[in-house]
Amino acid sequence: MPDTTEKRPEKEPAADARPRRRQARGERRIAQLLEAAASVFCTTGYTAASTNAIAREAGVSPGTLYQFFPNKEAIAIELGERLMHEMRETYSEALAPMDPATPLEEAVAAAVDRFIDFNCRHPVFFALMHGPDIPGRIAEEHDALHATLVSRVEALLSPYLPDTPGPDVARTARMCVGLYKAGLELVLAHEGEEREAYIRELKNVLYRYLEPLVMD
Amino acid sequence: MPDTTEKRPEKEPAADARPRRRQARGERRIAQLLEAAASVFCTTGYTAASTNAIAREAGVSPGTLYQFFPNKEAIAIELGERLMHEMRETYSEALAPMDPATPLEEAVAAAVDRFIDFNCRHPVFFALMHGPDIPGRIAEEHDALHATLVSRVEALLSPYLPDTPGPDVARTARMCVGLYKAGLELVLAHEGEEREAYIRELKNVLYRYLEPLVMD
Amino acid sequence: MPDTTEKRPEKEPAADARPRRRQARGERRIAQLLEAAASVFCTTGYTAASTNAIAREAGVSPGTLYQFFPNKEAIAIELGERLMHEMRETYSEALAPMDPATPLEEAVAAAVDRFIDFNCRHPVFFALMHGPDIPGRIAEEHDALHATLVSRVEALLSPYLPDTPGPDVARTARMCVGLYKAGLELVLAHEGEEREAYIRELKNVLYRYLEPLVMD
Amino acid sequence: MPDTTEKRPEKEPAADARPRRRQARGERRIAQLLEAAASVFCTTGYTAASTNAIAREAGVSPGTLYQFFPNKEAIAIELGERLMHEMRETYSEALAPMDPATPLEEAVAAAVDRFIDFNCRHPVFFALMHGPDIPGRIAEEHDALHATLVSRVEALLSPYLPDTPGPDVARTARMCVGLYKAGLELVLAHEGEEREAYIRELKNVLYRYLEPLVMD
DNA sequence: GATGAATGAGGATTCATTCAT
DNA sequence: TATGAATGAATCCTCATTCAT
Repeated sequence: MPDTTEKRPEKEPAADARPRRRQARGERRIAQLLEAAASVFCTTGYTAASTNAIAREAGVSPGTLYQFFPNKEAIAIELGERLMHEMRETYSEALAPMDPATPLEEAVAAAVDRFIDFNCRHPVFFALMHGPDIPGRIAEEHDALHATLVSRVEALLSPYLPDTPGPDVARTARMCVGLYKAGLELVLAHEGEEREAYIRELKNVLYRYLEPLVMD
Repeated sequence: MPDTTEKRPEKEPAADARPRRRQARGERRIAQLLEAAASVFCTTGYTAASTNAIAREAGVSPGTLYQFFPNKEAIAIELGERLMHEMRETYSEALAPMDPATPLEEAVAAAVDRFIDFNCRHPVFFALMHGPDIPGRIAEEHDALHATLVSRVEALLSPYLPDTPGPDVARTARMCVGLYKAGLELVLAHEGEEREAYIRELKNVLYRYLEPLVMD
Repeated sequence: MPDTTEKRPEKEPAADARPRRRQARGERRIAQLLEAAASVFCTTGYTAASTNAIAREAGVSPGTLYQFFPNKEAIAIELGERLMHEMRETYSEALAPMDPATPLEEAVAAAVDRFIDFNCRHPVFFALMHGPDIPGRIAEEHDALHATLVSRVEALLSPYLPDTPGPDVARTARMCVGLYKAGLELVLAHEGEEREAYIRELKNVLYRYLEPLVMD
Repeated sequence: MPDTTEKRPEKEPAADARPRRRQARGERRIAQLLEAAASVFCTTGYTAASTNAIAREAGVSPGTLYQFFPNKEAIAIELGERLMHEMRETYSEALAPMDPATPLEEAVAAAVDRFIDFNCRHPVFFALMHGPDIPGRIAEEHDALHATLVSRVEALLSPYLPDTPGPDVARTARMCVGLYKAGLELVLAHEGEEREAYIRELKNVLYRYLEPLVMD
């Protein structure tokens, strides 16, 4: 989708016969560049990442990068959008409304497992969403994603907290997301058995935090 | 103190009693500059902060800034050190070994209150410790601080967890610090009554997380 | 005189007899591209015009453009040549030696009308001939065209100024061309009745300038 | 006046004791840079002029240039403003309301002489005001200057054309300015005696154009 | 010490031009 | 031929840092 030219009337990948051929190489390049960007963002953060470094990492010239992205911000945005999309696609289930009969502990564990899995496979996600220096447009993306997350958690929580006032549920959801991020940081910082231990701790934290709130 | 290089053979290898006596004006300048830096780091993050912006914020010329700090990194390091120092000075009590008879809930609440208070008065602290792009030396500072924090929490926790193996206590301590940071972010993001609510939630989180671990 | 490229050793130094036979499609492409170039040059001027923009305006890819023109300059040159050619073809009459009995006022009016008509239909002409930044080769083209214009005006004027020395006639011709351009700019900058008024003024200027010179 | 910093509360050169010293070198640099810019603009036009080329011409580093001008456009604007200012200062007389008894021919000759003198000493003026590619802000400057010129000519003309309707006077003034520019171009393109000849012709053009309009 | 000017390497971005398909 | 991707030098501009006063 990123395109230098102004007009890009198509968005869905169907029913456009012409601009196909170009996307053969192009689409691959875009993926390549996004991957490179992910790697560089992870290492240096958004602000300190240079487009030249991204191009180099992708093994192309700076000009090529700019054939697909109008500027540095757009790379981050596209990356964020793709991650967000994949997150929604693949893990909508992780936060899908569950059978209220599901024990809370199980629900929490399942959600954490899926998210951890996602985040371990996409470490940029965390990196991108954390820079204190990310420019406006990306922050918006981030906020949108965060809001989605929070509201999903809210929806997930609601059945368990039928008597809690709305604002409190919202606050609790925000806490959960925040706690998850904190745990994620620790999980990502460790490996092997220690990582597993942190995952268990994270589940504990969330479960114990929520447990007193739910009704029996 | 501002010094990037580790070893600097010192002009006069003996009797460095003099350089200690920075003039009154000098100290004030440094404080001024660090304050400005804190403000700028908070707004833009470390990487995006320019030394010229810091100088301007401090109301001095760039040259003056470099009369007191050899480079940008040194500013952040000195800032971190001072914050850390103040933290230790003023709040050693917050994590001081307490009377083991103190109920856990109370201990947690007291610690959280003091830290929150500190962090609300020094928002840079949080900002500095979060850039994914902070260069090596600062990260070390950060890590040192973090390690201190963790070990203090560990010490605080120990009396409550006499039967827990060391590594587990360490992990728990790290979790606590991480959770605290997550809560802090939310606390700082809100004001007034909502902020208080988040503080309560944070205490809940920590207390509920730790409670099952303590022996009665 | 301004020139970006100093020396350009010419691709094929010999025997370029073949490239003359451009295919039908090719001719159409060229026309298309020149039209697009005219449009872009008008809007942004020569220097600021990008070959990519021209290709886009023409609805073709940059590669295609370079199949017909070796470089950007060549486009402007070809455009200039064609304009010049059309000018000669269609309006040689405008400056054709006239019946010396034709009153000067009438002759001036006729010439102005034809030129204005031409220039209104080809606004690039004016645009191309005005950039202070057009590179050497185009300037040469321009100069050639300008010289042609001047000498035609000179020829036109001669019958009216039989006693004036050659250099003076030349100077007068150059003045006429310059005045015409000045008027043209104003004419192009206005529309409708106001445009007509400027055309009248331009005729007045030229006529009054020349009138005292002619013998009765 | 050009200044990187946001706040520049002073505009008039009086009553500011502090920022004086800096302007010693600074003001000289600015003049130096503007001179260099003038030279480069003359040679290559605005668009093709590179800031690095200007800096090089001025014998300073690119960074220095940007210490005094926020961007390329600002250089042209400042240059334009200074020229405009000098034009107003020094030559307000050239277009000052004259004694209506002054013969038209004399008035025209005087005005032309002064303007030609000014323009010969500041060839950029012409160059700057002519690029078809100058960006918005400069065009505004240019238009402002042009409008000033036109209205001054209008004021100058009015006494001579008491019975001509306003719009016609305006149009005539615009014609005069246009004709002047056309003549100027020819004047600048020649030297010595030939230049003088063109100046005479220009005066003739204007005088003959206006003469029939004035009342006796 | 303080100031503001000076530096120059580096970063984002553009664009004429070439190349593989 | 046409296409769109690829190139890389060149541009504009920034910023950490140094220097003269």
